[in-house]
Amino acid sequence: MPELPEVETVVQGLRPHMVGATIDKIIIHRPNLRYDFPNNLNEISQNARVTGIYRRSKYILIRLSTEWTIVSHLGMSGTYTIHNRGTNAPLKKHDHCVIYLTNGTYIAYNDPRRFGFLIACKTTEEHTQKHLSVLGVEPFADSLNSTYLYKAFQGRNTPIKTALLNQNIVAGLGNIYVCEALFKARIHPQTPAKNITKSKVTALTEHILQVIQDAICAGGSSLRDFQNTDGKMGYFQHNFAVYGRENELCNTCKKPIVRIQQSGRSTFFCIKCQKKP
DNA sequence: CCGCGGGCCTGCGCGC
DNA sequence: TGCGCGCAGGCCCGCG
Repeated sequence: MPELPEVETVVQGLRPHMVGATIDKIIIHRPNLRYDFPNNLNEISQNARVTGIYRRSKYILIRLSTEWTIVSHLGMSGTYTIHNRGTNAPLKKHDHCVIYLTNGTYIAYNDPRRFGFLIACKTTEEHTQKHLSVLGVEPFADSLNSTYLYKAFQGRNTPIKTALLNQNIVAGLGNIYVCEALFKARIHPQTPAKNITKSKVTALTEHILQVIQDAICAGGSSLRDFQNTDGKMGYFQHNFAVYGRENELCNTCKKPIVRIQQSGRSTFFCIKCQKKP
């Protein structure tokens, strides 16, 4: 699933079903995903009330009345789906973990590739938690501004595409929205980060926010179907400007979109609209 | 500290 | 129809 907009959509879908509810039990169907499930998972969650569900970058934080937080990541293929006991089909292949609420609702975590995970930490220790402590600024935070980004790029020789995928700089961007934001800001993805001009950084800052906001709106529009979705929701219904459009024509200049590899990942861009500086 | 490449997994779509 | 290949939205780790 997961870049920030999709995780945000999942969080918004889980909230009305889970916040305020009490967990009956959590059943796991294998010892681990990317990491082992916590040993104390049931100890911290049994009869616990869900006090809130939050997103930080691409992580889902489920806070419990026991002062523990479940930290979950969807990896590449993780999905949460909501069901009602008795009315829904039995578990599906790759439903590795199921959260049963006392009100009869249960939430299944499904993840074919198992790059996702579900771990736990004390709520007071969220900001020292290994994954969360190193994250950069959220795209929605005031602190993501051109001054911050420009400074972060200084001294970095790495291509701007790679820098934007670095979660320690901006948290939550993934391959799709990085490609899209670079296109909108008309920046060549191979440009060394330190060479991006201040005015380009300003444009990039705006387009990052816009691309993320648009995607959340699109995801939100399919929220009403959340209970019945396979978790993919409207993800592939987005009309991307460049992502996944190799050899198709750029909407702006009608040149074919190009695909290259950067750090082992595909980058899509328009050689005419995104010129090297 | 920085930057790269490999590894973790399954499933899908494509060409032969 | 079946098979092998390349590809997929992420992240961690180890190396130079």
